[in-house]
Amino acid sequence: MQSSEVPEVVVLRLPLYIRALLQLQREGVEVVSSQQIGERLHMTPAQIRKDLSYFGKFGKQGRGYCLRVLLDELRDILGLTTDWPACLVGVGRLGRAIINYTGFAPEGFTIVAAFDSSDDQVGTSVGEFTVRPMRELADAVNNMGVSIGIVAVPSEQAQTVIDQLVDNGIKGILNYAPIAPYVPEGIVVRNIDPVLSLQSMTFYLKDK
Amino acid sequence: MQSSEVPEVVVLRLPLYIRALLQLQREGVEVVSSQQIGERLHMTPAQIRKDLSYFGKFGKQGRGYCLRVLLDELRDILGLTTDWPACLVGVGRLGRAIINYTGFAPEGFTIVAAFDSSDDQVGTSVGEFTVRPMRELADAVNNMGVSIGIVAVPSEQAQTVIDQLVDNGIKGILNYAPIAPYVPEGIVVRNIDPVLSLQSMTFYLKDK
DNA sequence: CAACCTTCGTTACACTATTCACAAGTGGCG
DNA sequence: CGCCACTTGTGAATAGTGTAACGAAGGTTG
Repeated sequence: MQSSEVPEVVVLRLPLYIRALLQLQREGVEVVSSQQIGERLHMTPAQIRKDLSYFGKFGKQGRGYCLRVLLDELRDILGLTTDWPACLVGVGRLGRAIINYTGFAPEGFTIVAAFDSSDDQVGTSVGEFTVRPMRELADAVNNMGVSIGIVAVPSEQAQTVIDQLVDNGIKGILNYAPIAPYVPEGIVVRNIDPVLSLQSMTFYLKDK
Repeated sequence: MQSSEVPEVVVLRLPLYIRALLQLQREGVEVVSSQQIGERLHMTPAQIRKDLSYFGKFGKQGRGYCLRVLLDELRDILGLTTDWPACLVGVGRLGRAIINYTGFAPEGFTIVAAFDSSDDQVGTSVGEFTVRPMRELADAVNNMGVSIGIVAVPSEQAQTVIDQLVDNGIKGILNYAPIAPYVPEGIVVRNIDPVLSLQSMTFYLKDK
């Protein structure tokens, strides 16, 4: 169960399994096979079984997995049994859209504070938040239990902001800026970059 | 230069190289080595050279790459020398944010029409667009040269909408809905799913 | 112009990931 | 109770990716 022994690709797929299980659960399924999960996600059953085997044995031969148990196990493995308060940096157009996005909270990711590096924004109201200056970051980390930072600043400022987040004890960064950020060992970064997705898509669309 | 011979991972990295080159170009660099590109992106020079070798020989030994030439070549490989009009489906909160997002247009991805499957939305104004009904999709594809669809509808409707897009001749889909869509062979899908990113991140953040 | 430093393109290798295939176990049914 | 249909977990086979190493060539310098 050492993180270092589990390939990252496997960890990246676990949330997909949770998704599929939730969907099946809503349909009233109680016992589920790797085959069924695979169909939902367009993956081979073997891959799902192999992935799960990194963490233990959750199924019964001849039968499958008890959906509720597997779901709980996966949530436990991923650390999704508790909420994860997060802070947002950057309250421009994108930042505001992120604050208003209703998809995070139901999954336990709640934005609890909004920061901005520009003095113009500090003190203004965005949704239910009063925008705070970067120097108050430590407060969010120490007093609000924040360990995730969401970065929605222009690309020129992104690396600086990320450095500040890391210096203040943030451990995970969801980065919306179109850069390849540098972070020290032990900090987890996930980039959201729809433009990159489109730019690689066109390779397959051209000459058609 | 057969698409099928180039691994997809390689194609996914090409836009990163373009990014790095643009950044270096703004700094006045004219000749660039795989080493320099690698530093920007935190990748090994060997990987960059290997990736490029799938498409040809663009560099000079002992010297590096002429930045401008390499940039043009990469854009050409990815099909980024022309604009890619796209249509949006779903003008809820997320869809509106996407319409207002200023990051697409400078890269040649312009939203030229907005659709919605709900009758309530059809006919309303969103930004500069009048929301159109799904049945007019074919018009966008045939008369506006649209081959990319951006999906921003609730997850329950996403698969249906994607099917409709495909039926009407859309070849590439940027999907913001939290599902694993099914599409026929030859259709390219890219999923944007920040929740998945967060859910895999917490695996590394728990017990710290 | 020779020695030297640089960097590409490519081949060989090490590593990672996926799929296959099967023994072992489960439950149902005649 | 024995047989059959099913499905897990896993070791072995296959496929795919990334890195290292090196020959070949460009450019610079004394």
